[in-house]
Amino acid sequence: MLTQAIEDYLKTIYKLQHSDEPGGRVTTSVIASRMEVAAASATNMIKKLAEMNLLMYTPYRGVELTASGEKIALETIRHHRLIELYLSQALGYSWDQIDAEADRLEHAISEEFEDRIDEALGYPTVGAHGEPIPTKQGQIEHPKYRRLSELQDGQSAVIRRVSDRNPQMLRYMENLHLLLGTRVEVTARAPFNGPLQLKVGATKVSLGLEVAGSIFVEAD
Amino acid sequence: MLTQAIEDYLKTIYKLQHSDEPGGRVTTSVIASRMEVAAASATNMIKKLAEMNLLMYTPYRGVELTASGEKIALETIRHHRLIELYLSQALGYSWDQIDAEADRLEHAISEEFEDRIDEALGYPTVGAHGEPIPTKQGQIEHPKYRRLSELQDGQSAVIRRVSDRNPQMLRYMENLHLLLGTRVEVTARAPFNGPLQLKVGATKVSLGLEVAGSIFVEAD
DNA sequence: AATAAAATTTAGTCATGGCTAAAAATTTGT
DNA sequence: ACAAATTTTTAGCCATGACTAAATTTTATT
Repeated sequence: MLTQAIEDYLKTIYKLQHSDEPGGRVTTSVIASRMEVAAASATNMIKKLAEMNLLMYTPYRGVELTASGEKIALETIRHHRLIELYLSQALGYSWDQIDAEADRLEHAISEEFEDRIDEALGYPTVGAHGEPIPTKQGQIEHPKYRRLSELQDGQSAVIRRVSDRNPQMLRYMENLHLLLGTRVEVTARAPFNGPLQLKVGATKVSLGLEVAGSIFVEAD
Repeated sequence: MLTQAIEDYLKTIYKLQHSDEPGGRVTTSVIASRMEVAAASATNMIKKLAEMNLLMYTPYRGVELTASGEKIALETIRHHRLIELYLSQALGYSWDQIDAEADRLEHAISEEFEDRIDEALGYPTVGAHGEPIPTKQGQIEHPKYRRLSELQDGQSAVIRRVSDRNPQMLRYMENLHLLLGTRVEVTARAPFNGPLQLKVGATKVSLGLEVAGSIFVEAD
């Protein structure tokens, strides 16, 4: 049986495997911290998922999803991203509200529901924060965008994706009009990891590196 | 904590208390059979709900919701009926599909979601099958409709509510165009609990008593 | 290389909400 | 009114998925 907990773990592990941040291993503690559970709880679940052939588990080393585990993860992520987009497009939710709602709904909807909102949205390929939406067949693109924080002084780029990890940061970005498709230009970079000066449309914005590192852009 | 199971029991008990069918007592076995669980499971949950002051429980006798139990039941029912209506109005679901989907979604949505679909639907007071939708404050109407099966030969009436218990029956009714607001006229009643002859618009329909008893009408 | 620190697993517990089988209470039939 | 049938409760069990504390393994430090 596919419980909500199983889907949540697989989704989390998939995202950790495909995050560009660290070198590589997806360990118990990383999973536990992302899931906000104790490490022992994660170990238990990992053993269970290995038992079910949803992932390969080398004790003390880490995990790797099997094909079937990845399939379930991608279905869950597809649900999540379609729901998020539906909430923002059809029901007027703001960027910072959709993740929490989708986290609950993603486990409750049927294939029918998935298909209906997919159709209502015009078969989108990109979610509300710019994340790729896996197809029903489990295919997914991994476009390589650069972080806004990596741009050089004078460079101009278009925002293609933002991290959805922190709702408060999303609200902040929304306020600054740092939205998908928005063009930004780096007009200055302060030294010692200081803030970036940006031009967003006509307005000038000073943006800390943490936020700039959470914005992914396509440079010209 | 309000688990899904608790909400489901309270909803079921509320509906049993307010069903017009039997005389009165809401007993363990009735609850168990509606919930499709063993009687012992129902007893356990009933004891827990009594402990939480959500209902009054007299062992071997039955249960009655307290004010707080009823409040939760009505909130759950409101969620259910708003979701059902949204599924049929906004996403094109048919009558027979909405109940199962809403049964899962009703526990997953936030107040925000409730408010947004309420607004999108224009603050409806009646659900997809004609059931009253409780207000946010927990008020609910109980209009007294007659069963189509009780009408006399020659009487004409308008369909105001249908039972949503049986999806197959709902599909059947949809096919016969026995929808909310449809005017029907009883043109004959066969003896020995035989079927009714109806005129639905221009077409003649022969309808068994079981279906006719699941259709609630407002007679002229 | 040995030890200290950190990460991970094991062992054992708990709450939730099912289940079956047996016991007890209530209802029904004669 | 009393035995039989039915309903309900009790007792005990199970799976899920958390938790803490202790043991073990791995990693880092000197």
